[in-house]
Amino acid sequence: MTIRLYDTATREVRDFVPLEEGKARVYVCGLTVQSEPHVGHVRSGVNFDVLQRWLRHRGYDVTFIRNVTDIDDKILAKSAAQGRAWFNLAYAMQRELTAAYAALNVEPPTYEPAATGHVPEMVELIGDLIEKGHAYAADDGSGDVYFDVRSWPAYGELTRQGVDDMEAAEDADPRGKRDPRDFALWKGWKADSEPATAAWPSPWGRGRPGWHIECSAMALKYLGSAFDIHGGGVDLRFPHHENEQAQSRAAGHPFASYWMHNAWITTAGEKMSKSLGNSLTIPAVLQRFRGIELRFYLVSAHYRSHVEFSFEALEEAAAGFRRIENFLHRALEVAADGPVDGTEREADFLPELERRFDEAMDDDLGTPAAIAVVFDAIRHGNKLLGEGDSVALRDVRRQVEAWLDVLGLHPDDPAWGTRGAGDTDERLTHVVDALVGTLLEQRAEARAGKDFATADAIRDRLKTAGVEIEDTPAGPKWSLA
RNA sequence: GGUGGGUUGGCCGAGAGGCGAGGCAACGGACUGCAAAUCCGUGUACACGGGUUCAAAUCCCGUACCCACCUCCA
Repeated sequence: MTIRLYDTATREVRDFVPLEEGKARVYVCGLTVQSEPHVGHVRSGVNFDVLQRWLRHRGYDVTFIRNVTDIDDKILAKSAAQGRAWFNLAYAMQRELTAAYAALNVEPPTYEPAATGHVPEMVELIGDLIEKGHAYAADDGSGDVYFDVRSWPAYGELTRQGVDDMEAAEDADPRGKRDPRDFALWKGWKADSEPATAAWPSPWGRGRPGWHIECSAMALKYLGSAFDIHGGGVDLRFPHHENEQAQSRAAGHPFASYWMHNAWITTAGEKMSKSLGNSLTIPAVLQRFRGIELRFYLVSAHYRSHVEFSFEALEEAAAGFRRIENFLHRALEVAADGPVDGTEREADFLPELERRFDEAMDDDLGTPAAIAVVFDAIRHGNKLLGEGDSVALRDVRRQVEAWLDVLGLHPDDPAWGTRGAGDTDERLTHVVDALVGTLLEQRAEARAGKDFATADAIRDRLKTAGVEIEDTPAGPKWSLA
């Protein structure tokens, strides 16, 4: 079985053949840490986390690098506007981002390099490009260095665009460029408007890196001259990825074999970055939904499909996810690990479901189809539940748990954490359990005497208090509404 | 102007020539004192107009609308 992935460069789903057998080297463009992360930002994190997990599941030794861009025009502009140091803003936002990823159970990458920590590598790479005749220092005294687009005939290959067909940016400052499409590798320090802390020494004078060069430098450093997969959001295809590829290849590196791009999340038909200030930041969404529910919502859609975000859709997804959790809880109660005292029947439908799940995931990470398989298994499992403990039920439960694990959606994954509740929470549960237990005894007496009015009144009162009662074959159960 | 993508039932969201993915909601049935949960069942969905084919949501041509990128962007 091979994993097949959609490669943006060739615009087709291709068998994944790593450069080195059994290893997968992946680079994903992380974020520019300039504002609080919103739902759109973390989609990329979640999507590529699924890729990472699936590759591992399939036995690959994965090296996964996801960078952080911690210096750029926007960071400088925003920090100046907020009256704080740029490095303070970047660091604060990076911490927010890390918290957001953690809240969504996005596994940390192998390493998370920051642009500011790799200036020497970038300077070296720019030097190579100048030497090879693909870059030049502007002669306007700005200290800028540009990539010479005309010197690289393959320019535009990733996004299939001809240089001459490109619209030159109207707002771009031509400065010392030979061609308006040339892009900055190095930006000279503007001593009058930029902080001295945002400038590093280089052969072309003090300055800071251009946006694209950092990813080339860091990918080459940690993954090598050639590596397997390069990922990011669709918007990065051009110019960012096109430029990354051009400058890396022009410097003599084969660079990435596969390019993967996740689609957008919009709200009200608009890109999130444009539309909303703060209602869709991760902390804001997490006040209304659990991280696991948000992750389920994101994973339910294919990574290359556009998603129109709405809280209604998120609520629906959460309702669906609770069906999964319900099954797991009940299955664990009925069929905990240990000797089976029920039937020894095997779950004969499982192999077929397993096959379908693997096939779905192998086919360009088909998470929607994979989740459909999980629901199919749960329907079977629920039927088994009605029959009590059995080998089959345990098999289904374990399989569902394994699937959820690989999707990063296992409710019991310690990564979801108790978020500070801990002890107090547990003690409160005991208290409530005892109090509710007393009322349930009264209700049981009333029911035994066919006094349903009293029984229902007790249930209603509990419900008003936020406790829901459910009668099961094993007796009444309570849960928080 | 160039490049890429989209339009699927009440809603979300898969699929990519034949067999109704899945979820949410709704309705009917089973179970229940009633609920809840669960199971069983219920839907003539593929933007529009042509065409190809024994067969089209899927392929081709055209039309409409939407979105993204073209040097700030997940």
